Parts: sequence; structure tokens; C-alpha cells
Amino acid sequence: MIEIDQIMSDMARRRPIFCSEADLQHEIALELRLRQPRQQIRLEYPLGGDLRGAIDVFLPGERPFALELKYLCKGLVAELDGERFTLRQQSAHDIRRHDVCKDVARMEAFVRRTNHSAAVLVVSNDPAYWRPRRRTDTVDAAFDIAEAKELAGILQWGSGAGAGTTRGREVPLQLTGRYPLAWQEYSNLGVAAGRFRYLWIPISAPMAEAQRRRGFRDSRASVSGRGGRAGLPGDFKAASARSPALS
DNA sequence: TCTATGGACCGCCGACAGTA
DNA sequence: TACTGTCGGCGGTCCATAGA
Repeated sequence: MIEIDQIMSDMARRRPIFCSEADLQHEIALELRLRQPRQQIRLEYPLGGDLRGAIDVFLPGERPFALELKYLCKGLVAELDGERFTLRQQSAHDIRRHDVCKDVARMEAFVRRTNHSAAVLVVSNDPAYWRPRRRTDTVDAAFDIAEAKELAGILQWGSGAGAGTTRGREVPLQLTGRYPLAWQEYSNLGVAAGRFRYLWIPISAPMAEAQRRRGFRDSRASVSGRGGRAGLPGDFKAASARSPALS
């Protein structure tokens, strides 16, 4: 069985830092290919149906899996094995938090339409995203992705949000599942802003969730990865993440 | 071909907290 | 009290893509 924790752990040894979201996307695909050379992998796979946009990493096959990535950067200059990495301060934390929640909502919609499995993976070196907020009355409080928070229900901007912040993001996000958030350690470069963590938000297919509720073994977890089915997309599982519960 | 839209990203500014 | 760094809010640009 492929577990996200193991994938991230292995990838961190090889690539403790990424120069961009596209770099992260490429390395995830490479790591999956290294583990399962026969695994088909698609990048920027169209969502299809009425949904616009594309899936960052899509694993077709018997049990397809969609993965959305977010790389939230804080300003950092680091040299690693002779290679210089310069990450720019992205700022706009409110908008980036909203974007993460929007990805969760998009993946929920995709899962509902296709009954495939999906997840959102956030990688960041900015503690502002995982540390508890000092204030609770911010305009983006509903989109908070800090440690031990939970995404659920209707997520919308606070009443004080300006037009510039909400432009193009006015529609409240409605989640049918509940997503407890647990950040995991990824790497630490030993410099300022050099600590990277990741947030894994699994979104299971409604059928699989229904089966799980009825007492069946989770279809994603039921395959050991041996006996010729190793590496099937549905085996993409987080050891530490809790399954989302449908409300 | 043009226009609208969405996604990704950038940087400025004010408020606030910590520290010398 | 002044300085510095961080955080939050805001408005903007650039580019790719879809649709007219």
C-alpha cells in the first residue's frame, strides 16, 4: 500500500525544498513513477463535465485518484548541494487560504461526479498557515487551515472583507464532508523559513465512505499492494490523516 | 481573433507585538 | 519610546484557456 507519509518522507530526503508549485507537481509525479514504474500519471488533467480547471496530478487506472497541490511559500534563500533556491514571499495569506479551501470544494465536486478518490496536498514553509491565529475575527477566519482546525460546512468571507480580497471569490464554499487538519513535518533546512510542513486532506468517494460506514473495510485500504495490484491509484492513502466523514 | 474568466503571483501599507 | 519584524488587508499584473 502506498502511503502519503512514506512518499513525503522519501521525497524529503531527495527534495527537501521545491522552487515552485510546478516543481512540487513534477517531483510528486516522479516519486510515484519511481515507486510504480507502470503507473500512468497525468499532469494538469482537465476536470471535465461542468467543472472548469484541471487536476494537478491524476492517476488513471482501475481506481483513479486525483491530487490537487498547493505550495505556499515564505521568502527564503537557501543553498542545497550547490543549488541555490530562492522562494519569494507570496503574502496574501487570506487569498491563499481561500484557494486551499476552494481546492477541497473542487475535489469534493469531482469526487461526487466521478466517484473517484481525491486529495489536496498543501506544502508550506510559512508558519502563518499552520500556527493558530492570534485573532479570530479576520475576514478569512472561515478558511483557516491552521493545525487542529477543521474544514466543514459553508465557508465564506467575513463581513469586513474588501472587494479586492473577495473579487472572483464571492461565492461561499460548501463542503459536505468534515476535514480535520493535521500538519506533518516535511523537512528542515536549518535556516530562517527553512522548516517545511505538509497538510494532507483526503477526500474519499461517497460509495467508499458509505461502505466504510456500513462496516465494510475501506476500499482504499483494503488492497495490500501485493498480488499484482500494488500501486493502483486507490491505494494512495495517508497513515496519519483521518478519513473525512460525510455529514 | 477578440474578449472574458480563472489561476498564480506580487508588493504596498497600516496595525500590532516583541524587544532593546 | 523607538525600532523591527510579522501579520492582515488590499489592489494589482501576467498568463493561459474557454467561449463568442
